[in-house]
Amino acid sequence: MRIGELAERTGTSRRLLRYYEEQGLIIASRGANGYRDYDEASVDRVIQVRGLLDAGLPTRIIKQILPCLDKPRAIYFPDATPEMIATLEEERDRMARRAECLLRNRDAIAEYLDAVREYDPA
Amino acid sequence: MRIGELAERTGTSRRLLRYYEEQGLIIASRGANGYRDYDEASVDRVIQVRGLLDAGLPTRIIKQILPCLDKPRAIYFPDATPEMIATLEEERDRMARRAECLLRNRDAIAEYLDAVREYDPA
DNA sequence: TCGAACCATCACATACGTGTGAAGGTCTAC
DNA sequence: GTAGACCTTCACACGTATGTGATGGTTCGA
Repeated sequence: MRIGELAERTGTSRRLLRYYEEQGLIIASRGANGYRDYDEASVDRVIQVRGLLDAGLPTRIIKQILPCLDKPRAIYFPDATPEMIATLEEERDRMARRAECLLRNRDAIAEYLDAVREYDPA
Repeated sequence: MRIGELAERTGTSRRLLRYYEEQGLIIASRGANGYRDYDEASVDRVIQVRGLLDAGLPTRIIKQILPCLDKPRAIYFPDATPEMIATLEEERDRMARRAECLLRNRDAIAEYLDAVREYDPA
């Protein structure tokens, strides 16, 4: 598909799709006319990238963890250098901490809302 | 305590502490000399703010949810307008989605790391 | 009393995700 | 063949969280 369709299906501006490509987060083949051509998997990929961006990860980190996210896993493990593994472990824990923080605060909000409702059931 | 101590205890630059105050995320009383004076609770507050910022929330939103985070709850519920409640509900769900996304991807990274270790146990 | 170590405000700079628009090429339908 | 809807690259701009430095006041110990 071309960039317009991908933009519409993912709720992402064309500008950003080009930006994500520039940052190495998505790849697109090119037609003879220079137009980008995306496959179906790009839709999920873009949505995933946006989710991670929204969760506070910078493109630099997202790019590093993307190889982990391909299913079915078709990775050439020799690429996995010790530094890369260390980075991934660190990022894995960092993401867990972030999620923890979010859930903790989400619970606090929920609790607050419950209290408000109890105070004024209307 | 003064800003230097708070900065050290929270791992945050003085510049950012002043910025957070400017954004209404923390409050500080002032001494006769104009110096900011923070209480003990500021330490936790700053750490919480940083966690939320790191999780992708903008200061604007953090400011809105802060009243939910005070324990013990000492809130004047009449302040809770319907719009504010709607905002909080939205943000609560948004945070849950973010956390979900993070955990899903964290699991993918963990799975990848397990696979790498299995491939090369050394 | 002097110097170091704080503090204050203010201004400018940077990185990053994102918007917007210009200038121009390509495709399709009439 | 022309109009409109796509696409391309490029450049400039913005908001937000941050860094850095200038300039000057306060506190405190030698």
